Amino acid sequence: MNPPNAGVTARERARAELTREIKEEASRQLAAVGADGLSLRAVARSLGMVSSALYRYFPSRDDLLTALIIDAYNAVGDAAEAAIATHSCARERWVAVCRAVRAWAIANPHEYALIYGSPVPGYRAPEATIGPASRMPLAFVRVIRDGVAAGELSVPPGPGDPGPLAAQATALAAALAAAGAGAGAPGIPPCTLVRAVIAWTQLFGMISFELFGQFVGSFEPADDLFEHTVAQMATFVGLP
Amino acid sequence: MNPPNAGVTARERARAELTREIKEEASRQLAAVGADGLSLRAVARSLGMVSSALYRYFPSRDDLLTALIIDAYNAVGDAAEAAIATHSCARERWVAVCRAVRAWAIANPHEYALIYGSPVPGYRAPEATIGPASRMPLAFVRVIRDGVAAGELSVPPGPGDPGPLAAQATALAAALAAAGAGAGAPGIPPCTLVRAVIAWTQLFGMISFELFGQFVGSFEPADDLFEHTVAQMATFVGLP
DNA sequence: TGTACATCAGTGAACGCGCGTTCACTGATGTAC
DNA sequence: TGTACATCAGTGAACGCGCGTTCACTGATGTAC
Repeated sequence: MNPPNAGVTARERARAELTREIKEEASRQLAAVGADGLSLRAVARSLGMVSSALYRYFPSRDDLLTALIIDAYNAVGDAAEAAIATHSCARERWVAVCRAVRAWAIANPHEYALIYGSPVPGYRAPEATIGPASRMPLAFVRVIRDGVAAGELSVPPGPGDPGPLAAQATALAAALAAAGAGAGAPGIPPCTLVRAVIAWTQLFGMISFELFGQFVGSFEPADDLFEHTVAQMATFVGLP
Repeated sequence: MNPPNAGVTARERARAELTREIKEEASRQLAAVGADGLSLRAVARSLGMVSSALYRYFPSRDDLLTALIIDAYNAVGDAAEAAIATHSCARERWVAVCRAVRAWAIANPHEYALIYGSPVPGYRAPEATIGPASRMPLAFVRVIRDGVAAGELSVPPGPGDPGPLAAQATALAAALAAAGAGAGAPGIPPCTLVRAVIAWTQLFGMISFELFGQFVGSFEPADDLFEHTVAQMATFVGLP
């Protein structure tokens, strides 16, 4: 009878465990001093290790940062995907994903800043971040695609785009497809797709303003503004 | 006959000149290494001075940073206000302000990141930044206020907000006024005001995504998407 | 099952570096009589 | 106009600090026979 971890040595278990603990502690440091202040030595100190020991787990500071970035993208991707699962109606799904992203951002402001704030100077994100980074936007695409397939969206949305705007939208959707980034977009009318992109950037504009302090002294707390905005944008996208 | 600088000593002129040069050089450093990497010593070095000399001009590193932040807010405020002056029609003004803000952001990405990106950890913005920071949003408010006064906006915008949304908007506008941040907003119908806020956050969401690299591999260059979005949002706000 | 060897985790000292800030100082610029 | 004093700009050395990374090492864990 095989134990659950058959074939996994104590060393491997310890290694996985410590890797997790290092990232956890690094994440805590992130919250205290930001990405730029994140220091291998400080992380090691908190873990009761000597700084050079961390090099057994991450070959450099940048690699640790990359691991945190990937984890953050995956966390927001998880949140978005989980939100979809809670509803079947397209509009409810859209709203749920928006709320889930904001809730994650508020709960993890420094992880949010790490991936959606100003880039860390001197740090170049490796290829490995692309996949995790696209999970959240793809969740939105999926909501729209399924909604279109189920006939739940009004297309073109709302009052309908006049000629010039519709032509622009078609060109933009074509450019997106040409860039190979339109995965899952086929089936979505260009006007709808582009409006979804606009609403998507709007969401992050609002969350960033809220988290980065641009609403201090005006819309604070921003809950009501957020709810209203999500409703407006859902309608804007064509969700009934 | 008074020379232009009557009463201004050579010392005062030299001081003003050097203060300007220090900020200029600091701004260059900002572009190279980001706000966190900004170092008094490096600035002094580039200016051929000894680091301690800078303390005659800025009492600490944070004060230099504050000066840069204020300059950045004023620069974007200048750009927005100048854009208004180029048109008289409300919609054209709105579009012009959006374009001006984006153009400034693209030309000064690190100043943009400094004021609209993730906050610098450990740095607390002093009161003196509030005034300059509000110039740009007030420019948008002015465009809307003048447009409403001239009867150029359709109110409620577009299809008109259904009851619940209109009620939410009224409450939000009231909250804004109660916070004392609604300067210049009187005269603007709540639905319009709130839609303008949404469009405003949308603008910054899109600019941030463009500058911070979220569009890499999809909408790049983002010019067409930007133009389309500005047009959509102008209509959303109720500009004809 | 027991032993010999290889692999790996963690240590502690050291490297070279740049930082913000303080301080006593020199010499130039401004001011009052 | 000239002199005596006050103000200010810039110097250079020093303080104490924390950082990322390397390296030779000890001791524990795993593997092959």
